[in-house]
Amino acid sequence: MSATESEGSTRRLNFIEQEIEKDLQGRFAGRKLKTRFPPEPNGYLHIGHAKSICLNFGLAKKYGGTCNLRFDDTNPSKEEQEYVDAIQDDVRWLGFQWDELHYASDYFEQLYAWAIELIRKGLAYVCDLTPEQIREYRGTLTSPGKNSPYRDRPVEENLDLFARMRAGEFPDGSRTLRAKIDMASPNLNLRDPVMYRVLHASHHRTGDTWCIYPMYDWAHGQSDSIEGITHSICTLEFEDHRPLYDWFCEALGIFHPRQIEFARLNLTYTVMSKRKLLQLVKEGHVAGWDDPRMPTIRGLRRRGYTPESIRDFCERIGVAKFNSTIDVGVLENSVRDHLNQTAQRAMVVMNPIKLVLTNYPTDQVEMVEAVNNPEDPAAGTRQVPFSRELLIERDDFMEDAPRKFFRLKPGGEVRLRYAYIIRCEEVIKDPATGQVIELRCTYDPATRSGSGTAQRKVKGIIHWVSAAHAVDVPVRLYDRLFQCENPDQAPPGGTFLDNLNPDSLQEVVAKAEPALAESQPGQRFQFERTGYFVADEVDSQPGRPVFNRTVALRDSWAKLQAKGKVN
RNA sequence: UGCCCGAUGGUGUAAUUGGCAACACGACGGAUUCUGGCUCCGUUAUUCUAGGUUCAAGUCCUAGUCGGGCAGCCA
Repeated sequence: MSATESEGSTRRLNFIEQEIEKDLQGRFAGRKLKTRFPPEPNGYLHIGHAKSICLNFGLAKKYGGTCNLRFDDTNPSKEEQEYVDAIQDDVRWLGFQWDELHYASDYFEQLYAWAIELIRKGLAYVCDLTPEQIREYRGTLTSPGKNSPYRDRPVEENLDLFARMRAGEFPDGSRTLRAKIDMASPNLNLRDPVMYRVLHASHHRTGDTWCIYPMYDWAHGQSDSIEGITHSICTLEFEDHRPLYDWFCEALGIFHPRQIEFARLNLTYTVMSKRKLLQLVKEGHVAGWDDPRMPTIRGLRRRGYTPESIRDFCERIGVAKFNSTIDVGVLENSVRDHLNQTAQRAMVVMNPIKLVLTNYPTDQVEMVEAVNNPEDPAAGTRQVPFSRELLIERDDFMEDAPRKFFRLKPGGEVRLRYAYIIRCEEVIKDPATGQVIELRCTYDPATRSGSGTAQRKVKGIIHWVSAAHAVDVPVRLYDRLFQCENPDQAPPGGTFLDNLNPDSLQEVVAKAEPALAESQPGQRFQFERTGYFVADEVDSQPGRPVFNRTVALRDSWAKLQAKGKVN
């Protein structure tokens, strides 16, 4: 019985799952599936890594296997402990627990011993060519390379030289250990690839014990093998490396995991390369790696995304070998979906306009009952203060309203959510500017929500806060960081930075119902009719939360307006 | 003018491995609604091209077109 059947899942298998099911019957019969997530600790994880994480951990879970976390720390000049810590934190936050935690650097001694073995077998040699010469000897995409003059060094000489490389006798870049494969191979990776380079650099874990470091190709597959990884899942650009991956395992006669490649994630309105993300941070275009506009896990987290929504997103986009670009709207829909079910509702006015109920008793305050989450009855209700002077959204009033504008207009009626139906009687303007500064309305006492006499229907329902009771809350209205679908498509002579959206952050001080002052950092809300927000975990103070907009609600009115179909 | 990989509605992903091209999202239309949210119903639209094999081709073969990757002592 396959794992799919045992889960009772009817979902069809992606191409990796198909191969895994075959392998579990065939070349890996009797073994359990074992995968790994192998980040290089030289940057923060982003949504693209999340796809890989969900894939690797998800596969392990689905087939009753395990998944390791392994840091691919073979290049001490770029890697730091700070990233190691952050990566572990992000993987856990996403909701995954690795079986074993490893570092490629833990295998340096074993790798060294295996290198000697290959030298003894005549399959590796010490090369004295300079980096420039190696490039020349490698040939080009269309022409074969030529053998290094050091290729046929005697085994004993290689052994001696390699030992002295390790002993620190040679300067950086002066010598390499190379695999002896085929300088005429159409696959450049097989043209005697470098296995070790001399690098007198201090490593974040091994310190100064090594001055030679293994290259990716030499370290990765061997690490997989040591850990007994059955399926080494990586991105498409390593496809050309697979023959080398296989060659090393065969040459050594060690356990031979299977490498399978899939297409990395691309998102519209987003850049994903570590280099560009680093540039955004370093040049101050964003406030840091955890800026809510960044596609990093930390950024998304601070933006208010939930681990569930990110996992759901990764599930929805699927896995294939086709190089696709996912509409960022799919990601946004995933959070909306999850937050709709889980986020508590609140009424918050972003851009207030004063509204006075002329027939409401001057000093009266009454509490109205509001539903915390219509999708979740267990979330209960809360009391919200209502009084004569209110604040409503400026956008919810229009003096010359088109036919399909269901909100407040002169002489028109709307319901104040959870309260009364009101009628707009008078519009007060600033005589100097002509700007509307106050709306004078009357309310119908018979229409209180839940009163049983509240049956009268009006089309428009708007949110509000009581002016005297409202609390000020700073709100950051985030939008997409880039203003065009493909930020890498820069104008002539420009860079991706020219595509930055100047309005990706708008800060306002909103008026909120009083209970919101008590929200805890990290707590998520739906501000009714506006969007989903989270109390910022960094900048919120006790009693004074700061909110980040995760994503706006879908807005079919805005859509109508955009299409000019409002009349 | 090398090698490897890929191409299915607007966007993604499937297709019992040669047997009626489907699912999700979007878009559009409608219903419902004390959130112009959610939900529900409906509509739309797909196999890169040309040959070939076959009773039957998205799937196999041949040629082509287009796209991606590869010439770090990066991963």
